[in-house]
Amino acid sequence: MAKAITPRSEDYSQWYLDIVKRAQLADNSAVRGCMVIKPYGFGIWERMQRQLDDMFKETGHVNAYFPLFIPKSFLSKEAEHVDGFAKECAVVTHHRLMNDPNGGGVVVDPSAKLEEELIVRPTSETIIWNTYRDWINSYRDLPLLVNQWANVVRWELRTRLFLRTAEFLWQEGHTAHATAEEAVEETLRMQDVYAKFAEEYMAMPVVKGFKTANERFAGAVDTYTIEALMQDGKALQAGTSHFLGQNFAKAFDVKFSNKENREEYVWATSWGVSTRLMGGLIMTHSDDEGLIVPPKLAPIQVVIIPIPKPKEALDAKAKELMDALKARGVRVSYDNDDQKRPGFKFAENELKGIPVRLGLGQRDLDKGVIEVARRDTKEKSSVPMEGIVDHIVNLLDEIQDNLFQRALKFREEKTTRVDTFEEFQKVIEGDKPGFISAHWDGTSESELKIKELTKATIRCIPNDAPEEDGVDLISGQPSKRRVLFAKAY
RNA sequence: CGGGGUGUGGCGCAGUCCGGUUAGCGCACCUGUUUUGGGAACAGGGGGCCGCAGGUUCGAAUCCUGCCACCCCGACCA
Repeated sequence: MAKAITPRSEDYSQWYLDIVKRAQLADNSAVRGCMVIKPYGFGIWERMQRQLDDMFKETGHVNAYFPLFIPKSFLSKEAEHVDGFAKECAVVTHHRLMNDPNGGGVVVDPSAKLEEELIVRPTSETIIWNTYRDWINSYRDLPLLVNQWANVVRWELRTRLFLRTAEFLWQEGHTAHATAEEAVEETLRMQDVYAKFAEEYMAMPVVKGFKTANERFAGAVDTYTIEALMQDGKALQAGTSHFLGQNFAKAFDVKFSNKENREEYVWATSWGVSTRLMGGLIMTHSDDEGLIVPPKLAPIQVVIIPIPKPKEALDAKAKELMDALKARGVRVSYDNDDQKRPGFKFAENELKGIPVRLGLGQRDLDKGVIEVARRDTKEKSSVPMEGIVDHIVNLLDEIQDNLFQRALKFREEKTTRVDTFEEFQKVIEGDKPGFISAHWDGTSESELKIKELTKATIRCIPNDAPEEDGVDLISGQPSKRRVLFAKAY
């Protein structure tokens, strides 16, 4: 009898950790801040990767791979960029080990010091733009639309599985364009791709917006973001897309000849999502019974559990059903391990968030039905075998949609418009924390003051924020539109 | 990186204050039997450098020093 998961109401952080561990998504490792992603967790990530990769290809991008190591000097070529990342870089200083002459095991060989130290990439703009200098000569070489799937390292002091780890997996797109307009268009296009992925595949509603100067990527002119709201009322930055202007082109001297044969600096973008999305997925849908995975990302969408005794008859029926489901593209598995009892399997499958469970026993065979249990609502029903495949295919769509609608409703309930700082504080400290839509005068001072007083930050200025006259909560200065505040992960 | 906490079979814990035979319990695991429609029952069995490294002592899971990891809170960041 395994113990239950810590309820969210009791300890949200512990609940999150319990889900990650009990659903076998990931473990801590022997290396500080680095996680082991386990097969089931990686299976979900693989499905995310596959879908995103398809979407990148559809929008004209190609994959490539750049080195893990970056010469230290590259990082300092773009002033803001180095400011942003210098504090959290792993540095390679030597290239050889030796046996300790004093018998203390293996030690760094002091004679193998690198002339120029190497940084383990925290992101790849510098090495990529250093390469692009060689790839780009003419406007005919543009646009250059490249993505890479990679791991990066940011030496985080406080880590949480998936949400913030010292090493994480991600994709980073790096594009080069002839004009600012084209680059901005690309930045917005990829923000749309991310939003579509989040909403249609992860069933996680997001707000598309752009960042204030304080929250902007180091080296970007503008950072666009998709922001999601987690069940505890904290916001999660789920993906970013940056318009880099000519900052990196100038730093790395990447120029092209335009149609008039005049040299110009190239315009750039970069965009990325990471294994952090796994954290968002967990905290958007899961409940006190365990993980809930939307059908489109579930490695296993349907599990069939036999209620044993006349084993052969059940096996045959299950096999038939599996074949029929597979033929319709459903990912189905048959859990016929007779060492475990059905009740145990029910609980395990709920823990892992498998969207649909089918229970098949002699009683069902006799009546020509099967028990269908959906993970999202925990409803169970007895459904005729006839037409069962259509029923399940439709049910998977329904679950996908229900998860999104449920999360959307939650976000709407937790989004509050306020017009005074007193209201703001009441919401952020009350029982309904979440997004707060409020006026802001556009100054860093007001933004930082709110952060200091409430810990909430401006998550984004929504792309579609309508023009509306108002006044800043802190300064009383005029404001033209509302922005979204929240406490954030 | 600062404050607090925790490290004992795979997992969860007791034992540590006050040092003293073979380090204990629940779950999991192995064997067998009976079971099987919401985490099975009984019987028998295996498994431990007590986080790591030093030190004190006749004797250390227990006391001392250093280190490592994880969790919570804070500052910083995706």
